[in-house]
Amino acid sequence: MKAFIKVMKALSDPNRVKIIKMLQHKIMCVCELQKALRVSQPAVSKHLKLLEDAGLVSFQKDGLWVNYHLTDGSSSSYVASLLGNLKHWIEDDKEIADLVAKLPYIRREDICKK
Amino acid sequence: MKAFIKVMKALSDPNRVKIIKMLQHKIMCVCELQKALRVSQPAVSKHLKLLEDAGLVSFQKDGLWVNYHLTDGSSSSYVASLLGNLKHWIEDDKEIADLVAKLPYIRREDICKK
DNA sequence: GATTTATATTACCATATAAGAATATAGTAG
DNA sequence: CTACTATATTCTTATATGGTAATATAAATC
Repeated sequence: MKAFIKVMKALSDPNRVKIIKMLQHKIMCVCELQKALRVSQPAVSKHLKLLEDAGLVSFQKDGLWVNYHLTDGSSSSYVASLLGNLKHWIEDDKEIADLVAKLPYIRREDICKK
Repeated sequence: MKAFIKVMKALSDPNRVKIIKMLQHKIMCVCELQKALRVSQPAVSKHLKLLEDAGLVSFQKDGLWVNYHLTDGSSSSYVASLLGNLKHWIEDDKEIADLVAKLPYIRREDICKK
């Protein structure tokens, strides 16, 4: 039950849902997500930690960058099911559509200094 | 997006998830749900209101009793999908199993005075 | 080793949430 | 209308949550 609640709570915040929807399109680093969401960097890191604890996202380090991606949902049947369904859920939402449309122009090379 | 978040938040509380799982087995009134959850009556009413606002449950009045039941999920595709999936999700959870096992013995005639 | 940079953690604040106590409402019975 | 009962609403309180600012960490470069 606790694990299920954790997943539901993870999906109960607009910014976290936006992160999921963006990661459906490409692997992203923290600064790219920050640019897209327009919140502070610590806020993004905290959202990512929550999503990771819920088994929804995972990451791979690449030098200074930390690349986040969706998991395969292997932590539980509902995580797999939710991640699958989220590919089409709220796909027509304007906020999401606008965000996804901007994705190609959000590139770490333009955002980070190095 | 707001509607989706509302549904996820509704499913982010253990007592509300328990209500959903119980209503999968039978239509229940507030006092029965209260007896099962062991929280105050106002707490149950408030949880039910949240679930109703999310489109997950609905009710029918029968005299003094208010009978709550799951909706058909027609408010949105994700509500339908979630209600469907929740029939098997966390079905093996001990808390849920114990609760469901007690259901046959939770009858309004034994709880209410009239 | 010192500096820089991307990310994580901590500390703090404002708001949201869940709970019970008290009260209001609605329906039934007398 | 009065009394009673099941449920809803309001009020208050404790805790959870999401945000930023400040700081720490880790990896790369010099």
